Amino acid sequence: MKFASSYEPGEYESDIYGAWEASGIFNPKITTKPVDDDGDGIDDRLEGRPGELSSEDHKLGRAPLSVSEKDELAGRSTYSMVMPPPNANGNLHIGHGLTIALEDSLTRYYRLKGKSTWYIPGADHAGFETWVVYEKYLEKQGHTRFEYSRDELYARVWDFVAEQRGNMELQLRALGASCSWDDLTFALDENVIDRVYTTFEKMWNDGMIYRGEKLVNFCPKHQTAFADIEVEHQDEKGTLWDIEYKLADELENSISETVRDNGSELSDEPRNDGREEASRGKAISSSLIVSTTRPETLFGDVAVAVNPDDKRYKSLIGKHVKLPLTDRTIPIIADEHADPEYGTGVVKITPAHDFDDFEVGERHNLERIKVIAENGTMFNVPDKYYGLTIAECRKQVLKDLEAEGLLKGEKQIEHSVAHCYKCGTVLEPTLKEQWFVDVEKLAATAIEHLENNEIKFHPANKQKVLINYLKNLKDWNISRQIPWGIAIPMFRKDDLSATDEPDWIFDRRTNLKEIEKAGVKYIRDEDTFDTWFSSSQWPIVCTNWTEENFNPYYPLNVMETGADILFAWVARMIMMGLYVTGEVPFKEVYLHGLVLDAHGKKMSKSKGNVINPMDLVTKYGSDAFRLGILRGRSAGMNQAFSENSVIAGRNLCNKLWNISRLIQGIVDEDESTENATSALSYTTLNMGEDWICREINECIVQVEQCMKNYRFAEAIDALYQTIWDKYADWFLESQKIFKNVNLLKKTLETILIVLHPFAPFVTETIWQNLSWTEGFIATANWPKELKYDAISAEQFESLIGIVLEVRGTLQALPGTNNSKKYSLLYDKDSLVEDNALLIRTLTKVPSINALDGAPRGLRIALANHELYLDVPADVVKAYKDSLTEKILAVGRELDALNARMMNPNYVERAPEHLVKETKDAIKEKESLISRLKTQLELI
RNA sequence: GGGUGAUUAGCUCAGUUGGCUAGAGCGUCUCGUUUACACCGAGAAGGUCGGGGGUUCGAGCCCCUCAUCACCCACCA
Repeated sequence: MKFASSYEPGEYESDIYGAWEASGIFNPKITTKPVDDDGDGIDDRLEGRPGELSSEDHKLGRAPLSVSEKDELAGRSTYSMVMPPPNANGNLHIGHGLTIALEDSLTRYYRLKGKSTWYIPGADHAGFETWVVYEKYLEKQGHTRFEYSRDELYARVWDFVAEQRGNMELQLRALGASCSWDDLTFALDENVIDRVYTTFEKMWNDGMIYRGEKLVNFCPKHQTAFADIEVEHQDEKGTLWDIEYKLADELENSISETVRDNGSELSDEPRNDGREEASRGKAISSSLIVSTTRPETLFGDVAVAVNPDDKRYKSLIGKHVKLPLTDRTIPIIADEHADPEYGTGVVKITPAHDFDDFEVGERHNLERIKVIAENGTMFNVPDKYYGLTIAECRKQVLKDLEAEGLLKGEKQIEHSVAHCYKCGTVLEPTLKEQWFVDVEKLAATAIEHLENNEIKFHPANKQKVLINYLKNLKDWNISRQIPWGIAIPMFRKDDLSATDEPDWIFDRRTNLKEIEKAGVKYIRDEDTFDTWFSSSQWPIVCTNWTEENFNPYYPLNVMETGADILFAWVARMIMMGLYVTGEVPFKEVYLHGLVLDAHGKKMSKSKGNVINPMDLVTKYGSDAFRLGILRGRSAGMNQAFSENSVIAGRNLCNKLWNISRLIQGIVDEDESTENATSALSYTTLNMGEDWICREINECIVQVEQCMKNYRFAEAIDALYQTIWDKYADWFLESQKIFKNVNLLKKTLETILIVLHPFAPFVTETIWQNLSWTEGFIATANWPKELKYDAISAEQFESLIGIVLEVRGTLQALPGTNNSKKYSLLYDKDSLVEDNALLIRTLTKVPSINALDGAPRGLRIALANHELYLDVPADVVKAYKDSLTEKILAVGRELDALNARMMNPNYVERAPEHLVKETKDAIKEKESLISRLKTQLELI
């Protein structure tokens, strides 16, 4: 006997994975290498195709293929998916655990279905994350990034990562990920960089890349800019200061009259209701009160704005005010941005340090005055303030304003502040020259394909959400000031004064600081790409997609990833996939939600509620973890996760193990059949056997449908119930009598295969332990329908009904161990007569006999079977209350059914079969109730 | 302000075009040393499906409305 009495996953898992990996079964069966038997340099699979060719296609010798045409070419025999690459030098967290459970279940399912599956693993350089870790490390060593060149830093981080690498790859194996390790793609691999440069060059030539001085979110600590999407907004308490900006001298006289009427009101209560004042339309002051949370930026003010419809200030538009603490005067302009209802309705405009103001500045062609340097100190300001930090400067400015009597009030408010998502530092909107992608066409194309339903989303509503996002997408800042990333392949002319050579040129030689082209010297841009720029091409890179050759794995069948990166990643993959290949990069998207702790709270280090998936794998096994994390989970939803569900998974694995142990035991004892041979033929010999075949078939269909619709939890539920409640509890119990060896083998194989996608280790371990199975279960054939007799299967349901009612009645009788005390009597019941042994085994009653003479004992509450428990009169008496309760319960059901039938509309309009069912049910209940009543009278 | 989702058993969740008595896991209670499994077996308790209205022969599901919670986007001078 090879099976220990309980399944200990730790003893088998790593060996099993090792065997899989060594055998190469995780690699795709169909190669991506072009087929070129005629040696003309063109993929044979693409030749001789009709259809219209674009000029580029002519050049490449290929016709554009639609998704369905490609499927046809690939014989619909491929299944491809890329793994969202975990951080190369990190550890997997619970979210990765879910990711792998989902993706690997799909991969294994389609592998069993016979597809050439290609699950491509990846490792991310995690540009910013890793950089932050490395910079901390540098700091610890007493160094800073500024001591090294970019190239030096890149090399150092490379080594640093190489040293730390490997953990996450081992963890992926521990989770059972059946990915093609030979094809592991690291985000800084040469082929990735190649593709990124090729795409970038194309975009540059297409005029989609531009360099612009724009306001970007800049982290003063990390010295880098971010994309909008990387910014974390938090609501915070802040102070709103009211500052008086005096009208410039020459204007003051002309409005002096109104000033006396309303000036005091405005200055004393600068925060009162502006709308009211606006309606009076004459609130004008000798000065304007401006509210700001950033007084230190006033040195960068270039205007104050009022709303063009704000009657209070209409006459002042075009006039000037004196900027406090300086000698400058700045204009009063009219712009929609000023909200008459907010504060005084006057807003200062600082285009170099505020996003809205930047746009106002663009509209009015205003100067951008930078007063905060990238290191977070003041410059371009009066000497007094020069070099102060933002906080120091704010203090000083407030003090000075106060001294001049210009500080008119302050108020605590709540507003949202942008933070660095890594270090929490307040981000500074900073004017910077950066590379931008003009997203207009990219987004428009993506929207077109999305609206054309070329990608199916799970959950479905995300399609709309994504389209909505793309409709409002702003240009994409792809420059980062971090050494750890792919260098932007752009070079700037050294001598800007001379010649008509372009200022910027594209060149792939980013290993060189400066290059020469046509006799002109160019200097490398020191920025690197936003991580998302390269990862947006991940499906293209990982599948080795090329312009020249047909690729049976592109588009991917599915993109599975976290719902939280729908915008950052999925949206960009779609845009770039379409731009580069002309096709959507995947046919379906499955988005998973956040894994929350057992009480539905977000996991975080500070809360101390983080669950490490590897701990659970160690404790309960990989399969238990996978089953547990998939249970009770549906697409796109943030859902709680607790160890309990993993325990349930562990229990199922152990159950399956013991099922196999029992069956192997029966096989071992059986001398009539010759062992070995997977091609089993069987004959069903009794109702239970027909029934289990039917139930297993139904389960297979359910699992297939669930997998098609990404309903993993439901698939697992179906399996759990079939294996436990049906296979073990009824079929195997009955097989303790019948022992149909070939059927036992066949059905066990079947349930093992169907469960394998979700619990790969235990199913493979069992498969390897069984005496008659061959090869790996991981590459077995998905089961075909089992043959059975439908009538016989249906009859078994009646038998189950009898057993359940007998058991229930026995337990309800006074005393313990009743099942061993009382025999069962039947009257003219062939089902019971023919299956007496089975019923006896399942109910444990000592004997089952035909009733001789008048009914006696306690009647079993079934309408269609005359069954009695042979119990003495006093015990029947003691059961009287239960019986009365039972009659009442049946009576209530009967009333409900009758009420339904009394409704003429129901009889008229409900489908016939329902009406018939109701009628039958009424008949049955009536018969049951009358018999139970007879019994009651006898007591 | 715009959007999305949620509200079903003690807890975590299923419940796909409306249709028999609303399900599961874990937990709880009772009984059980039947050699596959105590990581087990048998039985049971526990729900007016967030509130209110509507459509329908029939609503957990569809429509309206209210409430509560969560998340996303925008804005917040």
